[in-house]
Amino acid sequence: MAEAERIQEQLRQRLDLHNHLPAAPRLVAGVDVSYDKTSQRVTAAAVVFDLATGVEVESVVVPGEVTFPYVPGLLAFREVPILLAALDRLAARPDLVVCDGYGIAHPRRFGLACHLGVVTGLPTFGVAKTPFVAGYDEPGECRGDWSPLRAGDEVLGRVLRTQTGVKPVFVSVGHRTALDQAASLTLDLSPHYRLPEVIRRADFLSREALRHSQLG
DNA sequence: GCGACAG
DNA sequence: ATCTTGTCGC
Repeated sequence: MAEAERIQEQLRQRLDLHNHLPAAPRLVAGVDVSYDKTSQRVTAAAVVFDLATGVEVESVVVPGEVTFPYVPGLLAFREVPILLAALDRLAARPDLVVCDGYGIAHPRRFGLACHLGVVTGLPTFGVAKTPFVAGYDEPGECRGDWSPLRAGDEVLGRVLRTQTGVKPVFVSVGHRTALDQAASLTLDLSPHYRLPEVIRRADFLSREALRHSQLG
């Protein structure tokens, strides 16, 4: 556990906070993991959308087992292995990977999105559903309204309202991505629901695969 | 010291 | 994450 934190600190030195995203990234991937209630079985899904056409171009689902426990601040050690397996099976090389969780808005500034980004070399950012570290003021009621996620002097992310009258999401950069663009893309990727379509789709596929593997 | 705590 | 029905509202 202390070992994991040490690895985290080490990987963090390879984190690149400069933007390497195309102005209009085309292939955007979304990843998510689903867990079985009574075993260590899990499934991960990776989905790729072509933003130019708005069409889903690829999706893969990978079964596996988790060994690392859930510990707030160490989520990456639980999910990154199987997420890597899923990304490796993707034929396309996405321009960006959107993660379910936090990036830099993390106790040691190295959340899941940072970890996955450093390990793959791909631009990443995280979209989380609940607050973790850092404080914030409630953003306005309308879609697009936002407020900064902050801890002391530093701005760690953005609390973004993706749909009017719906709870906001928490966006933070992972690797090789700028916050402005991450927030802008999150809004673009969420035209109808609170969460980005790629995340919703990955969530659905991983969940469905887990269900099917439990029955059939 | 006591809670709180992404998924 | 996962366990879970109905229900209020557009």
